[in-house]
Amino acid sequence: MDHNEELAELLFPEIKETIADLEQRFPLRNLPEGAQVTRFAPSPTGFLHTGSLFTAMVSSTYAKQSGGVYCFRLEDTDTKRTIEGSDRDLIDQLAYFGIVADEGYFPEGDRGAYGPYRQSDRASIYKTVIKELIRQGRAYPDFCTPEDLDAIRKIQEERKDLPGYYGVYARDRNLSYEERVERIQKGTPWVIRFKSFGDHEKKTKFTDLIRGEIELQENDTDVVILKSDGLPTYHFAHVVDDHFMRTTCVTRGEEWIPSTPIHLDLFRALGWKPTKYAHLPSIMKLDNGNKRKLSKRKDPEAAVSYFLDAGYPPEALKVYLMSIANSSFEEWTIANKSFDLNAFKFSIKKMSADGALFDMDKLNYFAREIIAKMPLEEEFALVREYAQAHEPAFFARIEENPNYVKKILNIGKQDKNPRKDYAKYSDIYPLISFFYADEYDKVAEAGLPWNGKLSHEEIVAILEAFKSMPFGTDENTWFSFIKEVGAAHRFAISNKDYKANPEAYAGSLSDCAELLRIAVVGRAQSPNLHEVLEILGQAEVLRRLEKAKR
RNA sequence: GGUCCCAUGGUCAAUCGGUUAAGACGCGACCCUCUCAAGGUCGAAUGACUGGUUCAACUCCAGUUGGGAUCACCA
Repeated sequence: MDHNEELAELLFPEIKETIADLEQRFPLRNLPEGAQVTRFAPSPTGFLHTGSLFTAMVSSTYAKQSGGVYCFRLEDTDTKRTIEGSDRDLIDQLAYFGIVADEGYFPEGDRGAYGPYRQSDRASIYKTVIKELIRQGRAYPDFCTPEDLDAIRKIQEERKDLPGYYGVYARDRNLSYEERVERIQKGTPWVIRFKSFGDHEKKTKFTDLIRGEIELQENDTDVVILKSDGLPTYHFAHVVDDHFMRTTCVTRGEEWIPSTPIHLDLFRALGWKPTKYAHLPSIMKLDNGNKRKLSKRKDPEAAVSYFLDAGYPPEALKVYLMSIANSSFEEWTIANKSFDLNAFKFSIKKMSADGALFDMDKLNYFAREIIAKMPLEEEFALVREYAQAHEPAFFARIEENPNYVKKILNIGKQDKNPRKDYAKYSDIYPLISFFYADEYDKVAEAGLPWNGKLSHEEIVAILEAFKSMPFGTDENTWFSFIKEVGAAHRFAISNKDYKANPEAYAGSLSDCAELLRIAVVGRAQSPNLHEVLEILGQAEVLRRLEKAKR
């Protein structure tokens, strides 16, 4: 046994498996030509980030449309930042957006043959690989304390050298076998570092699916691959996991580009073929004239829950994100009159390389279109579900009289160009509250918003006349009546007449209709008045007309 | 600071050397209309800068500028 062999055995006596065993345990996947294996690999450190949803959507779409496999892996190696229960939240929220992994970690148990899919359950796999690296002299124990590392960094700063644990600064890289054994046996804490043979004077390149060829300095840092808690760092876990999970393409945020040389260095040392990479742009936000990444701390819209709490249909956010991912999607939706994300052919190569500013207006536009196009029953069910979770007062009214709410939601819905009033479910109740007598009464008692063009007596007389309006008739019959009332009170029934000679009239027909609208609705805007009146019913309308006279 | 990524209207962006430089959101005007939400028509608004290659550059190259990312026992 040579020294490396002995060192490996001293450090990891419990590891009996070899890399060859792992290769057998996780055989190459038998997939059709071109099928991609992708993965979404979040840390369970909080709720789903809008940018993560974007990444997850791209990963899963890319895999599914290529006939491949989309995997979910939980990267929980940072035990200090792990938040209890956030694994479930992440998975639930993704599922709410229809993003469900073909295989991977699920709180109720793994699915798939390439697990475990939770990194904290894979410690022995990482150690198996590390043990072999030590045997080959490509990894070694490092005994530096945080203070030692600080000291090294200070010297580097003074000398204006590149920071990092490399070359002459890699203090424990060339420790003798005896020194290592002595420290280990003394119980000195250690981490395992990768022994890089790279040279930062040299370049390394790789092809990014979105950006094309990227050339970077070679890695020459002896990065930590196994932390003192026995868990791997991201760099090492990525290489090992994506190798043995047989990932074909790693989709991750562009912030990973600078550390890709480390990953390439590791792949090379292990003699493995690197995965393909697609580095996705970040979603940005304008802050004091500067673009910056959406920040969970500063921007409520950085958390997917923000959109859910506001009552955006999940479909709307996905459609918006897809329009960022592939701008041709938007034209496709118009040409195909469809928002079906599965029917659209997504292309990872056509993704834009720069980060888009999050555009709330555009999201609202898509959301309005999507809600307007939903069949009534579907919309009602979703509104009800939303109200149940977020608006108890509205929910109580829905439960009390569901059909009444359906009638309200149905206003203008069956037209060729359906009404587009709502971008999110929280928009609804404020816009329709006047349909409820007590809400109307509050407004009426506070004072109806008359426009001041007519005297109180005139208004009273006109409202009195409206009381004999027909109910249960078609709109034309009803509207003829409105015109009669208007004419009788000196309103111009034709807009042309009014414009030609405004002084001759009390106002246009709009002004006349506005009196009725304000009296019954309590505000100057509403959907089609005839439909509103029919839904309210004669008794309530008469009651309101009477009340409005005060 | 080193390294890398990015650069077409306010926003998302098409163009794979030759176009009157698409389209969408937003914005404005007009039309329709009982108001509003829509819908229709029209409109304003874009190649950061400087060189080079080429018959021809938004497109290729270099530099400048600007923005972003990254330099941990965090991912």
